[in-house]
Amino acid sequence: MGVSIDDVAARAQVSTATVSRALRGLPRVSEATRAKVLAVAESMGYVPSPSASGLASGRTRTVGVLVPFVDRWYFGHAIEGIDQVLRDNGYNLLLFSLGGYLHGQKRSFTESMVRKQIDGLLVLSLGLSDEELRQLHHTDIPLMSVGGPVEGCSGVYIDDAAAATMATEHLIGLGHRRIGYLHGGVQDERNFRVPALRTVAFEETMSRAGLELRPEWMVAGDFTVAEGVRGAAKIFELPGELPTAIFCGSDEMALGVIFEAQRRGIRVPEELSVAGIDDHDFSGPAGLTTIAQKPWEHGRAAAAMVLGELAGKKDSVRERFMPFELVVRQSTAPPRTSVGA
Amino acid sequence: MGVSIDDVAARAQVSTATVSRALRGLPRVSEATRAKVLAVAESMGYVPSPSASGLASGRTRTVGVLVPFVDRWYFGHAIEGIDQVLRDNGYNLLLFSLGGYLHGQKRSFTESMVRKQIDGLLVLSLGLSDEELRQLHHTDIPLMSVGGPVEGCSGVYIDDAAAATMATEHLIGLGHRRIGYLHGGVQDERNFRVPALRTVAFEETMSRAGLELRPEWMVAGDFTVAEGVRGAAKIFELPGELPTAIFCGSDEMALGVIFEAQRRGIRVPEELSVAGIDDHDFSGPAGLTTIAQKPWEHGRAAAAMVLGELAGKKDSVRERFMPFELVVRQSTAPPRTSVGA
DNA sequence: CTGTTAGCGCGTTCAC
DNA sequence: GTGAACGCGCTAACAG
Repeated sequence: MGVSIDDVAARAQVSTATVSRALRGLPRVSEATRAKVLAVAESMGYVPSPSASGLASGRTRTVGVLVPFVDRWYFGHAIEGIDQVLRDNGYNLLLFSLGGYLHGQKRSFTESMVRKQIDGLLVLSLGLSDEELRQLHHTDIPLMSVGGPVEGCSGVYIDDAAAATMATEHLIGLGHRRIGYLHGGVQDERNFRVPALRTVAFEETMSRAGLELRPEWMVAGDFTVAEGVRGAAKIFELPGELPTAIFCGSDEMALGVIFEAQRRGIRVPEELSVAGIDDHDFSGPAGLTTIAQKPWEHGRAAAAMVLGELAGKKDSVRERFMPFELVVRQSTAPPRTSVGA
Repeated sequence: MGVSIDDVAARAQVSTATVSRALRGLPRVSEATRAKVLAVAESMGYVPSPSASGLASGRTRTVGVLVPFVDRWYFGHAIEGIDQVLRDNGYNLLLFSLGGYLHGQKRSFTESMVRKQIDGLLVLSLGLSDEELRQLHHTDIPLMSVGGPVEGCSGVYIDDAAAATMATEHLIGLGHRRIGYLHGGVQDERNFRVPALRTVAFEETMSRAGLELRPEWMVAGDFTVAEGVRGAAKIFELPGELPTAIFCGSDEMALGVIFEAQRRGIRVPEELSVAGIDDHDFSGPAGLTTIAQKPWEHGRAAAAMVLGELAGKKDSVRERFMPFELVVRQSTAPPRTSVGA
């Protein structure tokens, strides 16, 4: 069924080795023969077998992408960026989704899945266990994290502490003193430190400004809209005075807060300012103030680095902070000058 | 570096053939030897080489997934579902994203990418050209579409016409007579017929109810929030009376309409009812009335079918309509009884 | 510049 | 129930 390299060789009246060189653009082939081989291969509809060349060369021209979810804003966009540069360089993308941050056992991917199957691995916002890291490093394939730091390997991401600090300071700068916080990280995420980085930054910035951290105004979520709604409801139902602003660890949660506020007739930003991190596709249309980051650029950068490493350039893979910026829209404003109190 | 099947064979004092059978659970191996082989393989950390077994067997245990985008609601969720069943069955998922519905040239994937690389292919909401279909069918690998019909091959999706009809009738049933429509399909999507199916259904339902189709109230978008905002603005800026309801081809667009309405102080649903299709993650929190569909179930079903086909069950791959349902929330209500007019 | 020759690691008849 | 041997299609030295 499939026409092989030998068929092409026979028809072009050259050896298989020559066909191989010609097709791969290697030197040591005269332009005449190369042209001829190309023509014959084309006419015969020849397509090389990845399995065969993989076996022979030891390289699969495929890089793996390990993600906790594919159906979430950050990951979908990051994958898109990765796919672009991979495809542009003739590499394939093998996707491994965990379908959620799993706990314990089911994560035995490393040893069996990675092996001999991919030339490099991109780990998206996933904390790997020490054991998993050990296995991965043991296989000597280039490894990079995207979206957050992973102990022991380079990565591409924003400075989450700085980003959270910037958002918090924006709120404080507007005059807010009673600020709530919806953070991610409610579940087992292993060594994935992004949620913690943002939380610590928020707390430190508040302290530095001499503002009080009210535990009941700091609620955990999982970065989704649904959790934003839940978290907001939890805070809104508290007795006593409400915060005048809420900072959220993700735009999805921030949008959830806005939806819930609307439902309860709490006006944003007049009565409540809301800020997030991401610049989700919905944020512009919804008028959400946020710290913008570009996951697709993270993906492109990371993919380019592993490809560089695979191409032989040593130390292509290294830590890299990506840019982020405060985008002020309509969800934040100075607090109403409290009249009654 | 890698321990091969021969190493295991030597250590277990059996032949490579026996190791192969034992590891793959084939018959003709005594339980004693099987246990021994398994133990040895385990202790040596043996992992079979996909390239080698692929070359030898002609099967790669990998299925390809072709998508226009990975960073859009429907696709992300569908991929998640596909990944689940693939992984549960020991198959890999090779992702091919077009990064948008491309026009013409750059879509020469079929011939070169698919070949010898995957055992089956899932095409997500993508119209293939006749040439592409021809090539794909020529390779004899199982092929299925997900999310919309593709001429010449089976698929898994909802009855889009029925869904659009249901939404339109919901609006009409509430008493609306001036209904606008934001549809997808502004770009070149080849033979991908979903946008057209929904549009025709809307038009027919309106006509059947004796309602007028106002061309200026039917604007095209690309299924995104941003386009929803744009489309809504276009309609809102029209001179004369506004529609009392707008039906959107996707929830993202519907949410965009709601955002834009809010910005202009147009109250939803009092002054404007809005309905969509999808049941996007944001729809519940935002209170959007919609026709709900479950893309992850589509993905699971489609993946199961190609796997069935690969497992030898003939005709596993066939047309399949998935369920959908009207979910009424707070974005739709009867129109205000027009006082002035 | 080009051809020859080994494997790469595993599946798969066949004999035994 | 088990083993020997060949071949999958291609790359990678070496020769020439």
